[in-house]
Amino acid sequence: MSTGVKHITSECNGALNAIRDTLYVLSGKWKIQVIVLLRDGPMRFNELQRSLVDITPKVLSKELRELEMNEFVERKVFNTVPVTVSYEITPYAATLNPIIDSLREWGTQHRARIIEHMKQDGKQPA
Amino acid sequence: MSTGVKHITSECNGALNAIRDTLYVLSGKWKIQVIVLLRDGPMRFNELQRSLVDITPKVLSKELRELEMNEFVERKVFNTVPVTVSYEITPYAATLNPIIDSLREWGTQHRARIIEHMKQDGKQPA
DNA sequence: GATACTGCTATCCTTTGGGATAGTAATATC
DNA sequence: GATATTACTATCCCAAAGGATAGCAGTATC
Repeated sequence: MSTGVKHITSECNGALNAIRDTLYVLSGKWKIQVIVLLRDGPMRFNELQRSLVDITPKVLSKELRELEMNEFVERKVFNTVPVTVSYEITPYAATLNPIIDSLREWGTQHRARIIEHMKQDGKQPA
Repeated sequence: MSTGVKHITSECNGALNAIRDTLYVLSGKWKIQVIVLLRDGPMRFNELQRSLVDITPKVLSKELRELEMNEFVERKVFNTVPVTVSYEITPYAATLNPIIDSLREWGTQHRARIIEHMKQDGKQPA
């Protein structure tokens, strides 16, 4: 108790660990974006690739595999010719909705706030 | 309308953009952790460094500068000897609480779920 | 005069994320 | 037989994130 670290209680550390866990499974530039897209319905590989404009197949493939491992996405192969593969979100992915919604809401108000700031700066030149 | 991209409406794109904005300002391994720590009260530089066990001063310094730029953290210098510097969160940082709370809650239930899965796997060996 | 404390900065190096390009199997179409 | 399609994989490469180590200014203490 002599280190100056006073309020790092177990409660605070538990929160930090839980947050780290969440950020770990959602890591990377694309996972949340894929989930948001799939919330509107299943999509095929090339469809996802076209929607996520700058993603390369290698990266998309890796993200989808990781999403599958975490039970956020289910991969379904159809025996058509040529083969088609469909990706859809699982019910478990819906548990991420509070996170996704809070991220979206905050981003929306943050952008509005920045635009407001810019307007005011414009009105008051040096 | 001939690309197979059907449900990428403006609403979906707006959501993606807002989410990208949020992830951008919270990017990196440490920013959310710093904010969580500071929610319990102001801390000094070395105090933060000791709490975030593996952070180096260079990285902590960079994170704090970026948090300051986004008005999440206020830096206060005290003319003591040797000089002390205190970091505290701003009211604007409190707007991140829904995000932080949803991340914490999800991480908590996810960990519980994984432990539950491991128990069940243990009960049913091949 | 050596050491310790604060709050950093500077330099170097490694790891990771992720982009670019090309190629594959199987079939269908021109 | 060349080309297109789907859903990828393989290889290479680059930039950014972030870790390791050292140092600095100013004062106080031993």
